[in-house]
Amino acid sequence: MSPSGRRRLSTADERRETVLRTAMHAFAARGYYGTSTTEVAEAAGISQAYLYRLFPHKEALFIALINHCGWLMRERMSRCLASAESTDPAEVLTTMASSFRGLAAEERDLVMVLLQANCAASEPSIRAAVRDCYAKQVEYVRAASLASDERIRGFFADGMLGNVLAALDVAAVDAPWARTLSCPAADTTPR
Amino acid sequence: MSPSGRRRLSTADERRETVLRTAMHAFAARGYYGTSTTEVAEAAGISQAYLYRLFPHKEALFIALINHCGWLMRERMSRCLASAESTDPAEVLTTMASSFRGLAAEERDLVMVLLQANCAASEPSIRAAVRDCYAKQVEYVRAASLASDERIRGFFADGMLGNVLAALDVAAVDAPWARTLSCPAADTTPR
DNA sequence: GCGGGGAGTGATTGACCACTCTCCAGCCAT
DNA sequence: ATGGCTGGAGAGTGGTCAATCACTCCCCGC
Repeated sequence: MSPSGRRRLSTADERRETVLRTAMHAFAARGYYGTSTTEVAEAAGISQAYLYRLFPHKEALFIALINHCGWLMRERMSRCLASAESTDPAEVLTTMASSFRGLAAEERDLVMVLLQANCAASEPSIRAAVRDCYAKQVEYVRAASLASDERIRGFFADGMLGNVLAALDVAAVDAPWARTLSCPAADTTPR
Repeated sequence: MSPSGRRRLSTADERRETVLRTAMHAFAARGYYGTSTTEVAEAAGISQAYLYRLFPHKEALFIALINHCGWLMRERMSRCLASAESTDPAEVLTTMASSFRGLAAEERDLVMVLLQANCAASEPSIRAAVRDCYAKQVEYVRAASLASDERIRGFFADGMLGNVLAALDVAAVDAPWARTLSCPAADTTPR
């Protein structure tokens, strides 16, 4: 298959990473049940059989993807936070919120996978993975912002609404309800 | 099947209603892609073949279900609102929120279907139905509460978080993050 | 009584899906 | 050079799924 012999073979771990990266797009659209392992393999440029050598079964693949997405989110937030100056809880939360909003905008697939993960939570091991993901996320936000429970809750509520609006591509809808739910400048900064 | 002969045959419309009622539970767990038409038919006590006489295809069935759920929600809210007295926007919203919270608690399947619907929104006609459902919901809340855009947005954000928490059955989790995201007494009731 | 139409089903079909078996190619240490 | 090990693919396998077809039963108007 490879032209001119010499091809740098990638190790299984490298392959697993590529798979996770490309699988995000595959699973984002139709979720855990609606996405076939063949699609995932094709997206990663490998055979379906080899996908099953990298991951024991579909469930494990999806769970690895959830963890990957959670990690990406935290990574992004910490990068954003590093360049912030204030330590006021409310302001830190606002920074994080806009960071998350940015992520949702430019990496739609990532937030879509997390939304899809919620919907596959009837599978016990997936539910466990998703809970774990939220646990890490909440504790990260709590530690970084030192905000009150109520404010943290508000932060996540906003995030969830944002995810749903992304799923429906509400940004492309020109109607009063769409404008109401979208946040033109809805900083909750209490001033 | 029927005892002692004489059985009142239900019309197709009655059947469609039963199907929608029972299909809620079927679709709630594994969503549009993960639920087979056979499961839906069994839940309704009819043959799969007849399901296809009642609805032209799976998509149409699911869309009818979305509309049904939206209608149920609005119905519930208006019933709750009828027994309220205040006309203060914030208080009306609080009433609605607790009404919704009640609905989510005692009819988990309903909110799960709406969550699942978001995740199947990559199907164009489903996306259209979900958008339409939100449009009606937002305009209903707006008209009933006369609240500001920002407050309405907050109302829906809270609802979304509630849906996700229900999907993960966070109520059964005993951990700090779970307590933070759940609203122990987060009535914003200003007393 | 009877004929047409609606309620309802069993059996089927072709596509697809998760997962497996078996095999091949290149690399490296001996 | 060679034997073992890891990366990788072809070709299934049994099962399931959405959708269809051909068929029966029963009611109601005539």
